[in-house]
Amino acid sequence: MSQDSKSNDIRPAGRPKANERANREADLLEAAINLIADGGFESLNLRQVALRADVSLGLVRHYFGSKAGLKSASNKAVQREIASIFAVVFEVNALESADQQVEKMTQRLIVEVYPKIKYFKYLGQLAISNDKEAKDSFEVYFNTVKNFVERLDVTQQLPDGRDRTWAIFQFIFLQLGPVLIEQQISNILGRDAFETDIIRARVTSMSRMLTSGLLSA
Amino acid sequence: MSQDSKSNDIRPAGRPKANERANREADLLEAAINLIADGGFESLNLRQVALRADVSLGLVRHYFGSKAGLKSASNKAVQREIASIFAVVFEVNALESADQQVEKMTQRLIVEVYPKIKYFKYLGQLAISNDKEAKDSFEVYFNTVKNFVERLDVTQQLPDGRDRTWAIFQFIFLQLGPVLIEQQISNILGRDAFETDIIRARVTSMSRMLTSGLLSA
DNA sequence: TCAATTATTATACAGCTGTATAATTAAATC
DNA sequence: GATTTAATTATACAGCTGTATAATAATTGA
Repeated sequence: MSQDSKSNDIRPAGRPKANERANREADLLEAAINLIADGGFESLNLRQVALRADVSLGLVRHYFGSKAGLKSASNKAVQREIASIFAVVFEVNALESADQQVEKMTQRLIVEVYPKIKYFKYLGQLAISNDKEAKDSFEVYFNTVKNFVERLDVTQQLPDGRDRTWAIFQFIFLQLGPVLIEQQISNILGRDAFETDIIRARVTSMSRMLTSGLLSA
Repeated sequence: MSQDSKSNDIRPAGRPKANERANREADLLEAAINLIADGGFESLNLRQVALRADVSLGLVRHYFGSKAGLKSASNKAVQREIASIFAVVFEVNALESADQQVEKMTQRLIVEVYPKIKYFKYLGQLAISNDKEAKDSFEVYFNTVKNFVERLDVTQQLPDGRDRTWAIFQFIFLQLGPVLIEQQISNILGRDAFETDIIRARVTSMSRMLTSGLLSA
């Protein structure tokens, strides 16, 4: 009946006994990250977070002080996750051609990123958000991609005269677009946009796009 | 002092005299479209809309019935605008090569679309929104792009074996990405992302991306 | 052992937001 | 010219949301 295995019995007020203790702070953080990843920052609702974490509203204040505090903590947690994912995905082997590097990068994307898709969705929400923290997080992301493109560059594969900054942004559009308009993609395909074979087709297509464009063979 | 030329003197209740009549319905609609384009649907606030249109809150109900009614009317107005823009931008001349068509299309984008950038921002908000109307609007947009790609196809320029659906989506990512993460782009460039020369650089870069990829020369 | 601290729920509250209704004034209609 | 209708502001209200405070129960530590 109930979709989750959450207990419906109300917990009494007061510190729980040692043997039935849980990490409610972590539960709250995870709930917040999931809700933000799916619904964005605007629609984040503390009562919903508490419900999803199966704790009372008051604990949000206890552990995070305020809504802003919870968002901050979520941002930091996600930034750590993203950094560790990209450390793997954007690894560059200077001996290979840019085409090969891109090919490898996209393969790693499929393997490494999509089990952790929620962090990518969250990154998308950061990208379309306007506050200071979102700006800082996005800058970190931008610089990571920039670094990747520049290291490709060292292999002398990127044509001169191409606008580097826009190349980086286009890469970002292709990465974040799918997580941002996930719902519409699923509607049009008639299937969940993040099923493995669909991701595979998309990332393969992206790789070709990067190496040879939409039109050329 | 006041950024707009809006009168600060309060209007009295009651129907205005014929000589001082205005189209308040249109004012409300325009205010709503602007606010949605900049802030999305989630943060749409009827009192803000009324303030921006320089009318009282009650008029929203009078003309549009409810918040949903106002959104609906905005959606319809924007869909009409977008359709008329795309009728021009996606015109195809079957005698030219796909490369040439894309080149022309991007030139038209610069000229036709960016004076009407707000409708594009609104389209972006529709794309990341989840309700039924947004879904329908996005489908219309998707089919317009699809139609363009298919007509390019008739000129026999698109390589076989390339996944058509993802090609369409990638085109969409490149079009909507910039309006969705406008703020971050402006932050990183240190300038407004929609100044003419910046748009020109971006669209040029997009055109090259479409015709020959990010890496090849 | 008993006071302080920690983990937890419960309740209260004030501000914002969409909606509903009333009041006001001018035009339109008959 | 009287009544209805249209355009407009004003006021009221209920529900939601973040925040604040109080209450409760267990652990920790002096």
